Amino acid sequence: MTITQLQYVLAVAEHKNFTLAAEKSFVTQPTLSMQVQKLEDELDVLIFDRSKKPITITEVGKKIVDQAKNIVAEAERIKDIVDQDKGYIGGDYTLGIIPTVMPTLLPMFLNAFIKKYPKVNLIIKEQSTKTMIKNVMDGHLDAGIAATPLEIEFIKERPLYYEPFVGYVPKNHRLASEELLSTDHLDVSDILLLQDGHCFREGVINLCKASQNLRGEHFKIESGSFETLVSLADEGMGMTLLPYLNTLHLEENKKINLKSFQKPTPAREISLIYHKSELKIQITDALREVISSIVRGAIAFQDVKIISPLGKN
Amino acid sequence: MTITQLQYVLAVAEHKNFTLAAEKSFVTQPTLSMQVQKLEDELDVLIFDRSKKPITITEVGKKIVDQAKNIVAEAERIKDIVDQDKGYIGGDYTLGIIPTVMPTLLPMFLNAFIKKYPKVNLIIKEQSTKTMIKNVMDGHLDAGIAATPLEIEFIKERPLYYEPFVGYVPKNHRLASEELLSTDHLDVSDILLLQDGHCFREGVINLCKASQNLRGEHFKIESGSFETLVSLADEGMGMTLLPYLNTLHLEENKKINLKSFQKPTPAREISLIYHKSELKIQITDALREVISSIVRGAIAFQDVKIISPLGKN
DNA sequence: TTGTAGCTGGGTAATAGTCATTCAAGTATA
DNA sequence: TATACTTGAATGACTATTACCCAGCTACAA
Repeated sequence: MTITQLQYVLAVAEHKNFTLAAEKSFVTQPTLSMQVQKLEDELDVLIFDRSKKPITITEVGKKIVDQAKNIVAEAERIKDIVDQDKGYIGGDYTLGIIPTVMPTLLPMFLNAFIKKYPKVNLIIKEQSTKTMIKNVMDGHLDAGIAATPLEIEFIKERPLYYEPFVGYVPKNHRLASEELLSTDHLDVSDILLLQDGHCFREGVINLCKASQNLRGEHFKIESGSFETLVSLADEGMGMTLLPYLNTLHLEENKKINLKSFQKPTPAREISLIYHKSELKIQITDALREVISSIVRGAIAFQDVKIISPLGKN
Repeated sequence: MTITQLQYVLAVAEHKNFTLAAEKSFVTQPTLSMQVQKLEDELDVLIFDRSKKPITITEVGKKIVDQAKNIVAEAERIKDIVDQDKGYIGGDYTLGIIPTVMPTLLPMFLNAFIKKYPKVNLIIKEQSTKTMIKNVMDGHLDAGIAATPLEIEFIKERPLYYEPFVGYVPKNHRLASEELLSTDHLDVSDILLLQDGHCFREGVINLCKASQNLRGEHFKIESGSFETLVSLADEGMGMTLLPYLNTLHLEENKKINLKSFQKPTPAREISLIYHKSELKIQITDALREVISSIVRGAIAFQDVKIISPLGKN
């Protein structure tokens, strides 16, 4: 049994296809086939059922694949140990970011990070919290930036910052005269929401639920960008809520429509999430340090109340 | 990096000697040297400092060795998974037993076990609890039978049976007239003890301590076997304590000197101990099942009070 | 000096890899 | 229903690599 064989097995398990798995492993299909077979011979079990299409994994196979994941991850860790010892921070690092954070946060820290750690090859992927969790679990992402708390087994959360919710209330709205917003004012049927799948949407809904103002779910209009929501609000379609960082880039004539909440300000917790096994932890720590230090300047810490990003499902 | 290379590194780390490590790994010394070097080259660190004699492990080396142990153990587990799936119970299994249990317990279960699981190659080693713990930790023993509770991190304890202490009180002893012994009667200066290193000795001392009858530590005579202790007692050198199973094989004319304790009977807990990683767990479970079922017939469960086997150190 | 212990060099056998081909199963076409 | 067509894994022949052995060298301590 070799680590290579285990890696091949993992590739096949992932892609359910020998040819594709071979490509991803940068070898030819016969090579990969042979090695998988050799492992199966050595253990004297069938890991894959090749008679079905697409191929399936046998019962033992599943256990073996799980264990193989362990072993391969632990083996990778050795390189980590050496890197850490040398104080070397470099190599590929894949980071997921949720859509509502991406456009505001990324420009803030990206430059500083690649300047400070030029040997790290950052690969950034925008994706939903759900996909991100899956990818962190199976190692396709080294870390992710998402709204927390998620409290998922095998995943660690390290808060980066707390981002207050800010109301965007156009002139003619019933709340336009209020000085500060209160969650009691909110009515979910009146708030323009992001599309399904965005966790900020869930956050807003949870916020409204908290004040029991949920009057049936006849949300009228939904969009994928805050820009659209603001425009719709200006058109008199209702109010909307924005994460604080998204309010910084608004045009001056729109900023006057912004309203803060009374304290404790409802806020979302944005965290770096990564697998408990702490692979590439030195890069993760470096990243956390850079982001925290930068955001510290942008958001004054105050009396906040964290709103959960989780939906009913 | 291959699993073989890691195994070689572990062998060198253990024996602090390339030649010996090579022998134990069933390869020649140059072969092993080369593979270790290759790994060092790949990781670009020195794992061993060959300039010192005996060779030492570098700082990074220690971390690498620890991680290598993980990886190799996890890799072995794969075979375990397969065996478990097939319901196959076989292969080498190394078991440690403490000296005071060995001669009585081993003959009771050995035959039954090898008959029931003929494919398991049992390798039994008599050793002190201290050595046993070390060996279970580093994988040289698959399990051990010892007096518990030990409560050691990374080691699991599964009790097999509770073995009462029985007094051996010769005719002219001050306690000879008592019907049942009480811990209050005991005086450690009057009790013949096993040599240092036996955990049963510690158990007896703890038992006496419990009744605060420790009048200074002027133990006169110490021996390595219960047989000697009994003979010495017959010679009027004092009384002694035996584990229940050791009383079964006494000659009839000596059995009349045996005295039980009042309930709750002081007893030692004998457990199967093994590493938390649960390697070869199916064999361990099989062993536990066989021993428990056999001992159940020999020792009637009663109202017992467990005496700790641990000394001051 | 001798013994101990690791490294080096040359040769061999095992094996991980390649390419080209074959085989099996499903799918479309006549 | 038979026929070709496509997809995806297995097989065979060959090559490159490498893990291994043996013999000998070197460094060092007793």
